[in-house]
Amino acid sequence: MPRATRAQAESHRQEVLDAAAALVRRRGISGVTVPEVMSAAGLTHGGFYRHFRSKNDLVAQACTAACAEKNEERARILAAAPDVETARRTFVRNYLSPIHRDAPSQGCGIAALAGDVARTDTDGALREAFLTGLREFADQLDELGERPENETSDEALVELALMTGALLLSRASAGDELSERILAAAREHLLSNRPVG
Amino acid sequence: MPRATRAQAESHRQEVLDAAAALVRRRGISGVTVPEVMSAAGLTHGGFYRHFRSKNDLVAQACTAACAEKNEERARILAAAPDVETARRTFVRNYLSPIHRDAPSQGCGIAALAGDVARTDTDGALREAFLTGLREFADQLDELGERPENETSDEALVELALMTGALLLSRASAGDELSERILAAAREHLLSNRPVG
DNA sequence: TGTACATCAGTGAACGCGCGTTCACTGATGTAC
DNA sequence: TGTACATCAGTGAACGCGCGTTCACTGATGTAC
Repeated sequence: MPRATRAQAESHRQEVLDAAAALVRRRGISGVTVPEVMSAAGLTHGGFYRHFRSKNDLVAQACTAACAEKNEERARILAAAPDVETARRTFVRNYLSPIHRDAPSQGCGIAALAGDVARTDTDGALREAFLTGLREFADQLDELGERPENETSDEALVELALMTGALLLSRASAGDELSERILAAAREHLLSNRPVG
Repeated sequence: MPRATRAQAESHRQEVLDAAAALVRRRGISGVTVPEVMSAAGLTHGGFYRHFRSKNDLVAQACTAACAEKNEERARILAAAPDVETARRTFVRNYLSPIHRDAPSQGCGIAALAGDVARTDTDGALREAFLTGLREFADQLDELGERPENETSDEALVELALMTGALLLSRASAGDELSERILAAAREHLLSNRPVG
């Protein structure tokens, strides 16, 4: 397969990126290899560097892709719901569900990559991508809380930390009864008697 | 240095374990190597397998050690404070501080390893060690909340998720203004107007 | 307490392996005329 | 529209490297008498 069309090449790049976005969330950054993402796109590893400057470059782009995808998904929920409060409840229920817990490769990129990103250098494309995704997430939680301020509210940040923390802990304890309890406790906390908004 | 004393050997094992407990929290499981932890204890890598069955074995023991250490630290805070509420405030302030954020190698093992553990097999010694540490943490939060029930309360689980989530996100966004805001928002949420206990 | 010997903690070279990355090569694609 | 040629997407072998683990070896330690 020598010399693909420009359109084919672009399609290949997209497939590699999609595969990386999924694999990186399931296995972590160091758990994914260049040969692996290439073969997931039906290619051999040699051609990788026609599309990406390095593995780090791919990972940063994969983080951006994963966050953007979830960002659009959240926007869709908000748009489809009859009112903001219903959207909020739908979103929280989905986020803190066993389904989300058990499908990290299609799940929240912030929760999946926070640990890895925390250990990378303070500068760098990956951290920038993560930070952008984090801000988008916080801003959308703000919209769901009907909080009018321009700047992200402290309440949205608390909800963000609680949701990602609960998801991560429930994944790390999956298989044990505690996993379900963490998910349920966070869900109920966010859906019932909300603190003064 | 051939054939050390039994006491020396045990001391070496402990040094290796301590080094691993610190390194694994700072760099993650895959970011730490066997030669590295051995040289941190002043030894060469060859002798590693006289002390541990495998790297996985070491990592599981390091997780146990890290959690046990923090467990004792929390107990000390509880014992030293004049009352439970003061202990709670001290603990929350320490946990959600820039100091804790910037020193993961000496920090909470649950927050540091949650992402890695979430990606390991459901059975296995590491998950068991993590789960034990998680239960201890939750139980101590229960004590700090003056909740009399035998079983871990849902409220303690919510606090657990919020604290670990906030710490992790603040680490992943360190260097950005958002990092401080996440820490402060979670801290204030936990220290002011607590939900009905 | 002293002697003879087995044990085993630590050494350092070596193993097979898979990683990220490079490179010469292929031949259809894209472009210039 | 056709022709000539440069471009470059993808291949597959190869690179240096560091990993986890093994192993023959050393010689002081620990033990049996």
